Amino acid sequence: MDPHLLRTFVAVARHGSFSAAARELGYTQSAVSQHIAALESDLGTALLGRRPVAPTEAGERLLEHAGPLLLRLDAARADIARLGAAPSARLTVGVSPLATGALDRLPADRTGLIRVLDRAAIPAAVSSGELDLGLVDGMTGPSDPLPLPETGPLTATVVEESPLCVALPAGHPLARRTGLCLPDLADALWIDAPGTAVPLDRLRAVCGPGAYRARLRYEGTDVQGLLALVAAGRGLATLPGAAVAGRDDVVGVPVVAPRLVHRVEALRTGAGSPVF
Amino acid sequence: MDPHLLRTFVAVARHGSFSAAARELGYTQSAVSQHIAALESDLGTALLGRRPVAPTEAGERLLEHAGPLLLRLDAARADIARLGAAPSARLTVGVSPLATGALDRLPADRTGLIRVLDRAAIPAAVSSGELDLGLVDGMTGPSDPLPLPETGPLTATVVEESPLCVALPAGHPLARRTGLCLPDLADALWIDAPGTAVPLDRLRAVCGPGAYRARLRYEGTDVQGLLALVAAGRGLATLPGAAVAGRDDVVGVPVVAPRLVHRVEALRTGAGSPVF
DNA sequence: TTGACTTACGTTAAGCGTAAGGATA
DNA sequence: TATCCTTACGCTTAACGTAAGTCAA
Repeated sequence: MDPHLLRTFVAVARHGSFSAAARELGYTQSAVSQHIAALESDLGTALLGRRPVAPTEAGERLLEHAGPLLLRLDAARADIARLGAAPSARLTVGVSPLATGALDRLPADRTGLIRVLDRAAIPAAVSSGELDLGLVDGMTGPSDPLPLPETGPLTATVVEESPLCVALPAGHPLARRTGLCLPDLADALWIDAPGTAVPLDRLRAVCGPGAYRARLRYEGTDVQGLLALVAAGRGLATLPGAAVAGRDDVVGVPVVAPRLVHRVEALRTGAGSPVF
Repeated sequence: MDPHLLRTFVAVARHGSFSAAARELGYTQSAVSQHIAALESDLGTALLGRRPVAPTEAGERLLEHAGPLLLRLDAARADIARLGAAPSARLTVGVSPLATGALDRLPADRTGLIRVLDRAAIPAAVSSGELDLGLVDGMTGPSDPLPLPETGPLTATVVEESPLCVALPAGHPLARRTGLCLPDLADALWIDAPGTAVPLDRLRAVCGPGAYRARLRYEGTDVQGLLALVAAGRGLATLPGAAVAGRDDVVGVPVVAPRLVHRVEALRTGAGSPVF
């Protein structure tokens, strides 16, 4: 299972074509064919159906492993490269949309570039050295680390913590409560806004695989847009308390059960100099 | 970064010797030397000091990556091999010492071999197919999954949950309390019994990097032996409530803050047939 | 001198491209 | 027939072992 072969395999699976993968990787079609043949003979199973080119069951399974594997391989190389290189004077920082509130804590004189990225992309980017620092937000139990995809040894530091709230339209019957029980809202109408609010599947992961069905999906990263939808009664969303402040048409009611918090963590490799 | 080279590298680092690694891997000493040279030239850094043979800083860093990487590689291969092979009629089950209480829930007619293993070894063994099922115990927040080393896509199912208790000698001033606050005990005398009780570093991870200093280390997996030490006033330990029952010289006082539970989870690969 | 790593070199095998060979729509 | 994958074949290069070389204790 040579990494080159794996890389070729994922490229073929992604393109659904040997020739397209060959173009991407700078190989000939023939070489790609030989790569796949080598992998299949090594593992003793067909990995791709041809015509159309699509992963078999075993191929799907291999894809699940290959991604993280190649990511870690790159992370390892980057990690070692960083040891030799002089630390850049000005840091490149990646932030998930709901973590931008923590940006003002960065040392102004040492921050060179700020990139807003998807929550899920940040750990990998820090591992690979694309970012010197990552600021990710997420939801967890009060004493637990954020569940991040493992891409290598990263150090996480808590930067900010705010109570988790459910955003409700001002007139909503529950809006005058002082605390809410999330499982009671499992059958409510939710907006799935994975880029902006806490993703619904994360809600399900923490509160048990209950309903939390989405009636609407919101793909932006703009909090005000989402809150406008909430105000219009299109559905509920869970957000950090701070994000809901300053509007009179939306009320944020703290979640009291299960005990959950919204938290921002700073991610860096062991090699980076501490900032937080 | 060919996996073969990485494998050779970790073998050399482990043995502290090129020749010993060569013997283990079935290569000649020369081949091992060439492997290391290839890795070092690829990464552009020295990875091992010679005479004595010991990893450099970059080498240490690489070792941190290489272990998980090779583990996942094996897991991927095993995962796919399992797809083809007929599922074994009788399961091989791995259990961490404090999870043995959940063994009686296993279907008697389908369980063939039970192995008690270190908590940390179980996820890898399930991933690699050595085990059909793993039962691991651990401590977390009430709504969070157990933090397990990632070795591949595993499915975790909660099997048992019991309140987390601090074991105190019966006469201890705190023994009559109905609940304890862990941070208040940060400066107490602890026994570090990573195989039997909740490891102290885990305590620090969850409660903040406070003290929780070990006065004594206990390396067995026998709960009664540990409780005898606690009874003798040699130190405290955190255990699931159930483990403390049935002794009159030790009292288990539930931890009420932070909110933590002791939990047993069943681990299996997607390929395995569900048991829990 | 001896034990242990490195280097030189010849052999073997693996990897890649060119080009011809199927298979499918 | 056109497209796309596979196979055959030759070239190049990388991998390994043998054996000689180097270095430190």
